[in-house]
Amino acid sequence: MQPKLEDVAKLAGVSTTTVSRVINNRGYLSESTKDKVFKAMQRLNYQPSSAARALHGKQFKLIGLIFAGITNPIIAEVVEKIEDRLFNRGYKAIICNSLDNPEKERQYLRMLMANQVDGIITGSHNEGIKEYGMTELPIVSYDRYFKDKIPTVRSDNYGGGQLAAKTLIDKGAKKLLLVSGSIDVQMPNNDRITGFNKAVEDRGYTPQTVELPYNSTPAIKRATIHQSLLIDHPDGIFCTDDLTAILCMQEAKKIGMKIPDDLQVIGFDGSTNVQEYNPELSTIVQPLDDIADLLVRLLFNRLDNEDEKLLEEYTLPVELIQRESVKN
Amino acid sequence: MQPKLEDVAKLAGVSTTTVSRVINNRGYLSESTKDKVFKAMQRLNYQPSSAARALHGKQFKLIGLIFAGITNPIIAEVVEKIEDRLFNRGYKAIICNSLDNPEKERQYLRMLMANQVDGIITGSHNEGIKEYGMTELPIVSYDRYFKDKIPTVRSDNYGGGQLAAKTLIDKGAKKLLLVSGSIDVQMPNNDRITGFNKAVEDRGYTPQTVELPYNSTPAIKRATIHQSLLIDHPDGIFCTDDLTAILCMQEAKKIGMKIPDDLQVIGFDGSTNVQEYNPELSTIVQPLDDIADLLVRLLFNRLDNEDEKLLEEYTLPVELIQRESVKN
DNA sequence: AATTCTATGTCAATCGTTTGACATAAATTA
DNA sequence: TAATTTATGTCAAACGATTGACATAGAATT
Repeated sequence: MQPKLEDVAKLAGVSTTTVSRVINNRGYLSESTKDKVFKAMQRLNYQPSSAARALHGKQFKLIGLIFAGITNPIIAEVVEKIEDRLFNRGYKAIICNSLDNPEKERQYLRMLMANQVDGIITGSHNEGIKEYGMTELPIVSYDRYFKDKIPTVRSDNYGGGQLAAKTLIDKGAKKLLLVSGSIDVQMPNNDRITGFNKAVEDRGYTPQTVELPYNSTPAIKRATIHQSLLIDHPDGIFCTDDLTAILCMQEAKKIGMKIPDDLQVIGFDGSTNVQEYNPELSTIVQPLDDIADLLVRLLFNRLDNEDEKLLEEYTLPVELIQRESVKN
Repeated sequence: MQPKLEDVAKLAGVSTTTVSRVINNRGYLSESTKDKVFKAMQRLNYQPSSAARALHGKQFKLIGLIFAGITNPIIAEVVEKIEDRLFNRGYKAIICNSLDNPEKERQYLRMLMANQVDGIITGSHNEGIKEYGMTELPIVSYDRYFKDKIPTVRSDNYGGGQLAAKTLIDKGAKKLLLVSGSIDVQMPNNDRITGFNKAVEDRGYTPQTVELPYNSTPAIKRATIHQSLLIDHPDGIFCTDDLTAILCMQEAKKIGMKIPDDLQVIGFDGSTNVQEYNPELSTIVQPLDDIADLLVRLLFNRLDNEDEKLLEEYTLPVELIQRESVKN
């Protein structure tokens, strides 16, 4: 059995109340007592029962992270960064992969709300999951839109789309193609698209668009892209995510197009992984460190002091990383 | 405030004991009572406080997952699969990224041991972290060696190494190069290496080896590989992981080597992600579904009935997926 | 009609920690 | 010296659910 508070008290030769005081740092305490208690705690390898503590409204030190899945490199990276920051504050992260299954997401939300976690960071789909509105848990979201008072942190998707368009055109592209995931108002994708289209049209061009349904397999995506390359003959492509951009480059090469001479490509996200293993790809990079920092900061803000007024949206600047897939 | 058991009882018009009986399915219960109670629970959106339950030795329904990090695609995939299986059993996963930091891993272990989780699945480094031996928590491990009674699940690393060697040689490779991560006895890497070397030597060849220190950046890895390609002139490479294999192929192409004509490459792991976005790469595939299944099954075995004798090691068969990076 | 099951209720202790109320005494300050 | 601050202790009531002991009464079985 785990040692309990009483055991610590006994070993330290003080009362249980005193031990509790030391742990919670309340009331008057002498250094020597604190020392004795800490030493006893160490010797016994004591850890207060978070169950018992939680019963008194203390924090569980647990945060729920709801994301679609962690096999997407950009999500894996955000989640990893968030987890690390939570750890530094003494919190642990429960990983909830919705896998694009609303039912799973809903169930997870209920489980989290029960009374397990102190807060939630969500970056998942949530097509009108009413449970989000049903809780008083502090929630912050990454890159998703909520009507209610849930603050959202995201990259400047619109600006990133514009930047991509501007860059491609400046580098001489004339036949522009936009390859996007599902076009859905709730999704960040949307801003990337509108930003891109706006900037393209402003410069007097008309962009072609290829929409890849959200749940299509890479094989289908490849085929669709392949087709489009042959038909539309683009010389500049913007993809709303890096993975799609990789497919574009690969398919282009297959049909003998040279990058960047025949075709320039810009992606979006800039996860470390993609950058390291696809060094050719130019991309609009999300500031993941800042995003993770801000998400966690906002969450703890709501956790610690209820009254501070938070903004509804925090938009962080993106950056173009220029690699071989665009001309110099 | 969350509704409590008492509120449910009141609404259902029964005693708190009865509600508890319904929840825990103990004693005699009529269908009609169960119905009333479940309806009341639903209406109130009631969830029993897991804190209160945990005080009575009930499960927290929480499992700790300790891994190095989730940005490695193969780990992301295992973790995601494990999480899904835990979810199906009503459990949640705490994600603990050690980030190759023994101190962080140790701290996480302590936190988990405290009394938060019901069990642990670890796939991390654990260079002699004594805490693993200090707990009675059920633990199972993925691909790591422990002395004690912690069961290990892993792919047939040795056999995979052999298979890679056999394949390369059968396809006509004569100058074999092994590119590996750190050679460390505790690591699965090691078996892949020895399996490969054994099979190569059995066939009368002598393999060259390049060791890439564990924490070197991709840039350094690239340079090392580049160097070796120029000096050793291999015509067959086995990498102990897919990511390294990707680097090899890219560097080879840079110096004008044709794959698979001049150089054949086989990797290891076979994560969905790598297969989808690097379709050229042949690789030894780990049976991730089986691995996740087994890990979770073993864990629950230990969770549910203490007495069943588990094996110390479970080795699952691997498979070669042959793509363009080896000759037909 | 007697016995056993089934279905529910009451009551209270328990899990490990927190916390408030109150007491005491030594150390410090006015 | 008196008043205050500091440092600890004792005691007991929470927190929310579980569970065992025991009671009661209708239903089903013998």
